[in-house]
Amino acid sequence: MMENIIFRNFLGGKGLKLTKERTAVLSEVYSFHGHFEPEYLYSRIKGSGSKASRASVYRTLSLLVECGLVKRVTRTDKGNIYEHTYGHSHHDHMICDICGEIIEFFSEKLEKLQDEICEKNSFIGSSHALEIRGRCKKCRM
Amino acid sequence: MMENIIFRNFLGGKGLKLTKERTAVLSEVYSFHGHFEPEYLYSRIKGSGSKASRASVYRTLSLLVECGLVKRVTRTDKGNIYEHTYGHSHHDHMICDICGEIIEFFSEKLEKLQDEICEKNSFIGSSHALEIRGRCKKCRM
DNA sequence: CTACATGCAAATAATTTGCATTAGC
DNA sequence: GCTAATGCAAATTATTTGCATGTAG
Repeated sequence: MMENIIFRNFLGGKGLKLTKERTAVLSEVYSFHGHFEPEYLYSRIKGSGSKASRASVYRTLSLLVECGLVKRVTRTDKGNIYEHTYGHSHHDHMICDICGEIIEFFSEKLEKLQDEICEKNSFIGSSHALEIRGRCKKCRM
Repeated sequence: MMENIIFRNFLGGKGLKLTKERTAVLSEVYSFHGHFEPEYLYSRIKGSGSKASRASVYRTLSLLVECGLVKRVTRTDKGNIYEHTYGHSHHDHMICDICGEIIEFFSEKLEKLQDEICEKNSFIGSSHALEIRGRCKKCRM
């Protein structure tokens, strides 16, 4: 579990502690593949026998985003949606307006395009997120 | 003001009414060029001598998004950021992580890329939003 | 006239925070 | 042991909603 080492180092470097709760959140985040909301993560943790309060889930999630192990995918009207990143290569998302399904894709051309666009605007791009909205295969009608 | 006509038609078609408050919100939205938060819009309306409660600002904003006269640009931790769209061609955004500045850009290549990607995934894309994050010219260091 | 819209204040709901207690290092 | 982390419940904050009253068509 490379992610545990990454997290430990990150915390250590800032004088923070690797607690049971933080470990529980991290391992739960990496126990499945897909997108999640904080509340869903919280319920999985409770169901898994570990313990961590909602507050700790939120606090830990912030740390995980800060150290790059988790990424905020998008924000719905309800709240944030996250995904873990380690072992995941960079990708973007298509979101179905009908059923809400989130489909991942990767485009080499898009990566190059970002560099081009940044150069043209004297901007130093560090990351990008392309979100395409529409109808997925199932909801095509 | 084409946008007034568009809004009037939209409302009429749904049996809704064009009230003073809705007119005030629309004209305030179109009175300046740039991105805004609901609260900022509300304060501008109050300052301009028109009247519309915060509730009406929110309610009207939803209608304007629904009829396409306003678009939600992004969502910060605080809340939504909007922009008006009429007379504005489609574009995407670069957001500076340091100062928060939002820079607009347009890329023909990106438009084509969306179609390509959708085709490849049997997705019917209706819109996209590319958000590039990094450092703007001023904050480049 | 008769829906529909308004303003207000109360309700929501996700996230954050203060604080007394517990636990890494 | 010292400092940071936890759980809880209360606080925050953007947005929504119920309701009595006002108004556009």
